[in-house]
Amino acid sequence: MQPTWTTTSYVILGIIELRGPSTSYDLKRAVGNSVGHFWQFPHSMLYSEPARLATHGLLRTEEENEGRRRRTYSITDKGRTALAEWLKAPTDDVFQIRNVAEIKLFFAELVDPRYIISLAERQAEAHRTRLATYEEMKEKFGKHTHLKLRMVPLQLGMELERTALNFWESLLRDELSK
Amino acid sequence: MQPTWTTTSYVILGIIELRGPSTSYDLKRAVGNSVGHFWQFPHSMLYSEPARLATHGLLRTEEENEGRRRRTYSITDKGRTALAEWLKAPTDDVFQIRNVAEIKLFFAELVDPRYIISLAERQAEAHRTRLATYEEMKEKFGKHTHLKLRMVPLQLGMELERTALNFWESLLRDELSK
DNA sequence: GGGTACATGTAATCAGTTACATGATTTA
DNA sequence: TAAATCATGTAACTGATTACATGTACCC
Repeated sequence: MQPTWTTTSYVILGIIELRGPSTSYDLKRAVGNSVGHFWQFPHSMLYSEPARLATHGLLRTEEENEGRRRRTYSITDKGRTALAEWLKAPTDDVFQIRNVAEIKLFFAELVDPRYIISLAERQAEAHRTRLATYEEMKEKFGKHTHLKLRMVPLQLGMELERTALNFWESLLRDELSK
Repeated sequence: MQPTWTTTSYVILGIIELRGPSTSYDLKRAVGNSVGHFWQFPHSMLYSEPARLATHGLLRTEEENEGRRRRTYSITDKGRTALAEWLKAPTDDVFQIRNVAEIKLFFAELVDPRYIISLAERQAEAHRTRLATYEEMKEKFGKHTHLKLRMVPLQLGMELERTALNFWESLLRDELSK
């Protein structure tokens, strides 16, 4: 029986389709500075999941037979078809956010306000850092016209970061002026 | 040995601390129209997790002894302390977003543009719906001054939704005018 | 030549999810 | 009174995470 493929499965198929045959480590790097920003998972899944995809014929495996026996995965026609079908189906699913800071904020009334202030400070700082990372990425990859399309989701990422940054900063202003 | 408590554990502790002794179903409703928007989990966890918290003394259980034997959980001092400590510690963790649509967009070059258009349409619509829900919540709870504080995170939620909505709408405009 | 960072992988565990099941209330 | 919906719970499974482990390359 077919397992149900997860978003993570498709991310892996997609990356391999874009960049050709890849090892788990190649995937790690590729994910790290692209989709990894809106779909996180530990690198160990980049070893287990391709293996699973391969046993069902969506990927093909080639193993080095000397040295480290690195495995290189390539996409098969079956894999390509599955990926395309998934890509063509629009989703109503809106992003899921998992925001620890926001939960702490929700329970703010249970602790002294100064803890909320330091929370807000740290959050603002963290968002600034992220934003800087994104800006660097844009700078670095944005000039390659063939990558233009892939910059589009990055744009959303940046805007969300900016929104969050504004939120925490204005919270600080309001809080401190009370 | 103490298990490590997850954010979900603290969400449960927090809700019970805010509203007093609660059954799993009470928690379900309470979570549903508050923290549930930035920390999702299935209702079955509202049965298993309080049980786990109770075996470690952070919650106390009372079981009805007739009828359905509903279990009511109350927070203990130990639970309250654990919660407070967690709340007081600021996080550098910035929200994690899991956005299937954004991944499909990232792989856009692999499919015909019309699929991206319908993706964007559906996403815009979905965000509009969410935004409407949030606005209703604000309307409904915003007038109770004692709930004012709890509306703050909702504000961030709304702003993030608006940002996303703008993003998809402007994508549609650009795409269609090409 | 020793330290540190990168590269590569496995294994155990568990949080989280899905699926199922049934009792009580409301509504048509 | 049937059907639908709300309320309440359990059990099995597995994707995801954590932790461990070791090889290779570079650099000070």
